[in-house]
Amino acid sequence: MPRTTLRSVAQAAGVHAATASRALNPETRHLVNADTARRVLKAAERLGYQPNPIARSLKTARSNTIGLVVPDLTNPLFPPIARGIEEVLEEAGYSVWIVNTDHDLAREQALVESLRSRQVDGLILCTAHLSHPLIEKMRDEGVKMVLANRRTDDPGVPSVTPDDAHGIDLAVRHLAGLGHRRIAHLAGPQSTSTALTRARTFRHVVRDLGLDDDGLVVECAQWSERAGAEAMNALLDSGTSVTGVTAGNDLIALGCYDALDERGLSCPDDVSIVGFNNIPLLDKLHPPLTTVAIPHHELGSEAARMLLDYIEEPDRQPRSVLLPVSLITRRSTSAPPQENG
Amino acid sequence: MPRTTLRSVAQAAGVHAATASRALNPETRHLVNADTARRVLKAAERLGYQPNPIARSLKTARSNTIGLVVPDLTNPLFPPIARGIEEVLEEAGYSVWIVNTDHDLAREQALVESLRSRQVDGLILCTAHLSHPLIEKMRDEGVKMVLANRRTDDPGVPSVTPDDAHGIDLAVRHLAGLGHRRIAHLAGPQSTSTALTRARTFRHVVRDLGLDDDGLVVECAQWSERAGAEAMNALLDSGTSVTGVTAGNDLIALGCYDALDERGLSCPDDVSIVGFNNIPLLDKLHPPLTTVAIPHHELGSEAARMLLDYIEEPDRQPRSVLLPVSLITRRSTSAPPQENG
DNA sequence: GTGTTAGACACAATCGTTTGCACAAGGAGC
DNA sequence: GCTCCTTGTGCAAACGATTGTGTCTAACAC
Repeated sequence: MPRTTLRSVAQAAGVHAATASRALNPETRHLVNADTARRVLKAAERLGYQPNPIARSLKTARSNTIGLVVPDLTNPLFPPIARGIEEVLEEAGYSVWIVNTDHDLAREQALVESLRSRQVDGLILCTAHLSHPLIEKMRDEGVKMVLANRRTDDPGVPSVTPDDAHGIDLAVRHLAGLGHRRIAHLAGPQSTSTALTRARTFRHVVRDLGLDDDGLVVECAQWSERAGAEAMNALLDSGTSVTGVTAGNDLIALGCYDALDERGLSCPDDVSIVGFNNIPLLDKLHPPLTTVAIPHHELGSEAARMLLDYIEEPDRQPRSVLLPVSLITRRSTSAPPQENG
Repeated sequence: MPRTTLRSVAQAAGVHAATASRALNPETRHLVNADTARRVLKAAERLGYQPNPIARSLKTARSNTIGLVVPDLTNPLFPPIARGIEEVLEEAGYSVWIVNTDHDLAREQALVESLRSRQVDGLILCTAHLSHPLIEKMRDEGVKMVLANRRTDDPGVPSVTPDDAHGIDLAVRHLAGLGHRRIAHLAGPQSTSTALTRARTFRHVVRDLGLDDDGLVVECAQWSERAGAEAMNALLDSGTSVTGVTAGNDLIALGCYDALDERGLSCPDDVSIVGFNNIPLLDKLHPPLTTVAIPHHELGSEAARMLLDYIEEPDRQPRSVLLPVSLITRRSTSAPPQENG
């Protein structure tokens, strides 16, 4: 049973397909006689007509679809962002197509290519690296896009990110306020804006507060629990004694839990830990993780609104929006252990 | 800069577009002279030709795309399933389009409609209810689809689900083995196969083992932490004293944690709890949650393979596959407290 | 020399829309 | 009665591919 086509609706209403097309489209409806339009609408209704978006896209080079590119859906950070995006875009009549790059640049390129060839009207990318040839190329080609969560170092691409600097500032001051003087930062991959900003700010704040400062920044290879554990192990192996850790994100903080566990050390009695992002379930951990909360949902919805703005008004200046963050204090942080001797 | 089209490739190679089309498609390449084919391939390469999938879909009524419909991406159960699906389908040359219904039937219908009108070659649905008019309608229309995680009660629709019955059997026997005799089940919404199977099996096993049996099954309105807490509170309020709980899934189990916390009760000292699904992070909870592990990734990959089978061979009998589950014992379960008096 | 056949390609229709343009009918203005 | 708009429709050409059918050439058998 073939779908009913525009032509059959037109036939049923006794008009030409072109007229039916105009009658069905609110934008062009004024071009046809009100009575005729009504007849067409009726016929369409009666036959259960659904326009064929493929044919429409072929003709109009639009699709009412936007692509959402995430590095890893299993990272609990992204689903809420995706929800925020969907909420705004579906309201505006767009469908959202989610693709997963698995942190793989080649896959990203292929998936983006696939999205673009399907005429998506815009892209939201959560995969940005500071230097990102694919994004630069698309900027040059005038592709409508917004970066979410991370940015490139090119201010020419609009972005919505959490206020990473303020977040780390809060985290370090929190630890310092509890009395910690030897604090390390387990940074995420420094090729990303989030990781770089957090690490840089960490160094500044440590200096500003006059804390012990001998480069206690360790870079993790991934934003993952395993990489966090490895980095924490490396830190502990190196003999540097730290009493506080600010992790690049929550998954890295979880890796710290693992590393401490393995050595029979306790959080927060031996080491206090602060995460970043406030993914779900942290409140039920042992111990509940103190973390910097970012507004996941707004990150998505803000990015979506911004994309809509650029679609409507392509010449608008690119903006970079920082979203406010806050510290959520739980039980993974406490005063540092007393030094013996 | 318009994309290079098939016609321009043909022109560059000095042939007709039809010939170029056949040369580019491996299936039809034998219809054209080997030399000509080489020339066309060269030209396509040189011009960076990318076929336009929209035009192709319009003509062929296929899209090399499949739709994945999930009820809630923020439920950590689904992302790993999605990954399993993507892995298999991308290997087979398909793109995966993920949509989120938010448990809303109207949204589901609209999204499925949108996917179908974009000519997806098949659907994988994680949203099935036992009675599901939309799915029945699609079955009648011969839509190629596979249900994952949940099934309808209609065996005519192929599905891949965890062995829910065996899972609950393991959970109850585990508690009984520890000495529990008053065990409750906090069931998920009984309109879903997973919830119904788990609840039914619970009743059977309780009877088989000769445990105290007075209908200790409470239904939760949602598969959520909050609904789990509400159900647990209702159970505790009702005065029934239970020492063990099997939750419909892990989120519901987390709700039990909340409810116990609120009353100053301890898990496992006062009540032992078993979850279902083994979502990430359970091992780091306080206490780490004993749960029934299901093979998320295989659930996805198996469903994807099955869908590919149906696409290749539409007349194949629908199969329902059960995937093996296993109990993961952690510290949320222990021997029941001694009765006083 | 005629007829047959296979191979290689071109032609043109098609998928279901949208949209610039032509055209007819009708009313207004002179 | 003539032009000049306006309004409402139809016509046909796109969009970029795929595919059934035709045509032409060369080779071969008889």
